[in-house]
Amino acid sequence: MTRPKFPIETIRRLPLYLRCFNRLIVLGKDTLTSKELAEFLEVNPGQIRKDFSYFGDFGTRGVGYDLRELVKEIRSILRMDRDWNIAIAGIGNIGNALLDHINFNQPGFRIVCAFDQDPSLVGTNVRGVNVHSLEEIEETLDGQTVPLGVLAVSDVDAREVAEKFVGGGVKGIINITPICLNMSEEIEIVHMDLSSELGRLVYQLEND
Amino acid sequence: MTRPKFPIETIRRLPLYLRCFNRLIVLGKDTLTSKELAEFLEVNPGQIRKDFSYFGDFGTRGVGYDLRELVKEIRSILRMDRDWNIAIAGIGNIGNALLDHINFNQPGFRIVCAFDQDPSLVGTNVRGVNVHSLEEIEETLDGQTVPLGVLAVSDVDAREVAEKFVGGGVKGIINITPICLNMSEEIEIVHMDLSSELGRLVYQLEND
DNA sequence: TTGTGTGAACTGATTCACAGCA
DNA sequence: TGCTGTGAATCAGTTCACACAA
Repeated sequence: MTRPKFPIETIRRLPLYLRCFNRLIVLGKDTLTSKELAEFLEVNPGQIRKDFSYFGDFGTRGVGYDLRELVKEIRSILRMDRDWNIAIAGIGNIGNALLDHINFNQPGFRIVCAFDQDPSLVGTNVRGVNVHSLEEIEETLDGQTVPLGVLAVSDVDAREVAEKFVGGGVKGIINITPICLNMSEEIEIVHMDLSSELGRLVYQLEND
Repeated sequence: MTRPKFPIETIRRLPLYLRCFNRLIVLGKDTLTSKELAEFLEVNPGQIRKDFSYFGDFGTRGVGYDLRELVKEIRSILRMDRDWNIAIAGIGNIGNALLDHINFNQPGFRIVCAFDQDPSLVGTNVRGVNVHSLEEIEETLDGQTVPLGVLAVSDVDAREVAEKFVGGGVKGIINITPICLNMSEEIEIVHMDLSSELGRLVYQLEND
């Protein structure tokens, strides 16, 4: 890796910036100042400049940033210059919603296979994606390159399915279950937990 | 507020702890050491002790923490000693999944009304919850106490619906759309954005 | 002993203020 | 003059190490 390390919080903001840029480009805008973007996103303009400064010198003093250059740079930092295959396990309510959302609203990411424990789903095709049984995870993933997995199975299956993902070559997991996975060091886990967020929201309401 | 302010990151961990405790209590466990919990959740035992120390003196040196006392305390900090009514807007794929998940797997939280723009859904009842049109948000919420809203509508409607939530008395919003809301100061927003998490995951994979 | 409770050191992120370039 | 780029100051969270209670 020749590129310098960015703060992880900066990385998490980049997709938000990107979406904003794309909308502005469509509207015919070419350049953008940190102040403008800060107003859109309700953040501190200094933070925006600091974030962009990690890229190198992209701005022009007195003018602002070139939108198209920013887009190009961010896409390259986020490795959106290639396609990312994703496996999903659990296509109940949430799994289905995510399958749909990722394949139709997340350019650069593509769910290529799905797994579920329900025998009536196995063998079917859900919006272009074949559904296999949970037992077939490793053999199905074995031939292809699928570095990402979305874990949306029931609580009891979570740990076992996560292990199978790893056995099939998955390196990073989006964990939608409420279970805390403890996997080996080299597997990256992102835990999206609604109860954490509800808890935080209520606490913030009650404590100004 | 007489209680001291807790770090927000501690608050976000409490629901995770709570779930762990409840499972252990069912298994017949009465006390727990910071080391044991740290192994379950793969975190630093010092962090657990620090988190618990904000509560006051709950542990017994040489023994550990009383599980039931911890549960009681955390439930009180998270204000789970009362019920939290929630409104949801947008009951497409994701909205439906969340409605289900909250009403059947999130004790203490209850979705009491739903809103959607699709006329064929308005007037129906989805798993016990009546669906109204987006225009009816304010009048529907007006009579009842609904401090929380889940925003799962399409991008174009996001801002307008958020404003209607606020008009109906909502104080905190879980924003599932990719749109950055900029609301007035006193409204709390939690933005759950899949693309941020996918971006972060990919970056972590590619940068060790 | 054992495991809590906590000040002190550290690490990371945000904010600020201003020098410097177009 | 306007807006970037950035060091310095601040703030928040985590880790460490150890005193001390059961």
